[in-house]
Amino acid sequence: MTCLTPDWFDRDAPAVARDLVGTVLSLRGAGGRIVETEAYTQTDPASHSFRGPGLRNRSMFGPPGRAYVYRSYGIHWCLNVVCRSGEAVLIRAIEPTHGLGLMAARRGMSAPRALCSGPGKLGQALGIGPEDDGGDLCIAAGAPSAVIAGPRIGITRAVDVPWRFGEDGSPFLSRPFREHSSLTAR
DNA sequence: GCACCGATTTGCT
DNA sequence: GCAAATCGGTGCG
Repeated sequence: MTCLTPDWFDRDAPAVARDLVGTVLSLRGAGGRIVETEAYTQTDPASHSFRGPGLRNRSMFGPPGRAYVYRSYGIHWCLNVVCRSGEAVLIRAIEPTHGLGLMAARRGMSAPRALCSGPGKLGQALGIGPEDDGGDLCIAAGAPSAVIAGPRIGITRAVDVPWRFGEDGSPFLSRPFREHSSLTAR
C-alpha cells in the first residue's frame, strides 16, 4: 500500500477535495474509501483559517498531507487533510472497507452505513483525537469514480460555494446530494 | 470577563 | 422536526 506523497496535497483545497473522492484512507488498522469531502481555503469566510493562524488551527498552516483535527460542538473530533498553506479538506464520509469490527466497537453499532457517514461519526470510528492533530496520514490512490459537487453542509457563511464533493450514488454519504448539482468526471 | 455560537450527532416528540 | 450535549474561539464591553 503506497501512500500519496505530500506533494500531491500541496495544491488548492477544492482540487484536492475533488481528487480525494475514491482514494483509500487507513489509520491504525481501520479505514475505507473516501466518498465525501469538503474544501476550505484561507480566503473562505467559512474556514477556520480565515482569521489567520492560531492555537487551534496551526496545523492548517503546516506541511501538506498531514492531519488537522478540531473539536466540533465540544463533542466530536473531525479530521481534515492539510493542502497548501492555510487550506484543508474535511473528510466527511468513508465507505468502510477494513477494520469493520474495530470501528463498530468504537461506534457502539454495527450497521456499515452508519459507521462513517459524517465527520463526527468518522472521527469516532477511526479513534481520532487531539493527539492526531498535525500527524501523518496514509491515503492511497483508489479506483476512479464519478464525482458530484454541491454546497457545503452545516455552515452559516459562504453557503452557496459548491465545495462539497462526493461519489455519485454512494450509499455511504452523510447526506444525499441534490439532484444534478453539478457533475465532475475524472 | 462574559455571553454567544458552531465544518455535529442523537434521541425524543 | 426540534432540542440537548459540551467547550474553545470570537466579539464586545
